[in-house]
Amino acid sequence: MERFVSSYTNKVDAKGRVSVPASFRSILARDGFDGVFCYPSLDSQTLDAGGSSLIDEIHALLEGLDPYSDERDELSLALFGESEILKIDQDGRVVLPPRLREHAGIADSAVFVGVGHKFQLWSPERFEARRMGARKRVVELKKLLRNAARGQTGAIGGAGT
Amino acid sequence: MERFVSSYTNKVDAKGRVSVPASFRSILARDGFDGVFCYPSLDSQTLDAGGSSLIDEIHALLEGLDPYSDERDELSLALFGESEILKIDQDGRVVLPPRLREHAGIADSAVFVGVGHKFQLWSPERFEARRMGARKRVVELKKLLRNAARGQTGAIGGAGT
DNA sequence: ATTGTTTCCATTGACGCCCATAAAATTCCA
DNA sequence: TGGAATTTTATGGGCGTCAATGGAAACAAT
Repeated sequence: MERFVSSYTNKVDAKGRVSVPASFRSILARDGFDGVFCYPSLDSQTLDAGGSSLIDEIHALLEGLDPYSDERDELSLALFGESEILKIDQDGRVVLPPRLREHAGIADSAVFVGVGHKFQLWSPERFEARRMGARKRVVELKKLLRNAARGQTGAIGGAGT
Repeated sequence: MERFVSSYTNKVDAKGRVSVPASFRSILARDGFDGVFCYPSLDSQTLDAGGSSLIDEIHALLEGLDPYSDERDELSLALFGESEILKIDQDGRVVLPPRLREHAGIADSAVFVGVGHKFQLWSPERFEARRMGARKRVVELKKLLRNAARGQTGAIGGAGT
């Protein structure tokens, strides 16, 4: 499966339009999906986005929960209820609805960040803060990771210093 | 698996292009990947790079973590969000995006250093500094190795020089 | 009519693609 | 084995295409 990688900062114009990075678009297209599935992230002030495989994943997650349980009701409401399927116009842009923009604090520019199977939309300021925090924590987590990755060749611990 | 060895210093031109050493290219090609997966190293001011096997390795590492955990989210952000898939043009060059160049302090030339399953990109100055530091540490490590390898043939501590 | 939304067009700048040159390595042959 | 011929590499530059972005025009809704 093709993965979303790298990050791109694009402008949001007065109409709320923003260009989806071309490389992300081609992954979505290969996924057989002519749009962007998008919802407010549950645990950060960002938007999660992806194609049909992301929808399937969330669907599968909900399937795993007890039918008619409160947890399942709440979660499906939180995920599918708040989500949107954004149309990609012929210039490769989507319109971000106000609700989504507010959740992520996105004003006049947005950062598209690939995280493998999906991507996220951040406000530049919040992304920068999150990025720095993540790097710091990851360095702390390295020991943990070495154990988790034992038997592998060590992509992270590597030959560094 | 074929391994990246040796080091090469190549020029970075005005467009940010740099030739990937031919021997590295052929390894990548054998890996079935006509690009370079590249991200800022977590623990030094260098870039880590490799082919699809490196991507798979990182992906597998993330898969091994708790789904929906903060650790996993942060790690995928720090790894996939900051990495790039650099295309190799028909002359065997890649363009280094500003973000990556800044992290490694690479200006008008870059050192490609093979470290087995992956390779690294250094600024010449920083590489030299690290190399000197590494030599010092190696001398210290040799004592450790002598003890650990007592009774073996001593490929490292050996009777050399 | 006014507001909001979608389609279409135009500009600009980056990137991919191609060619040219020069140095280095390799092959080939005497 | 020496040296010439050929192939591979590294590097610089030019040019066309495409992506990102701003704005206008067509369309829909209230």
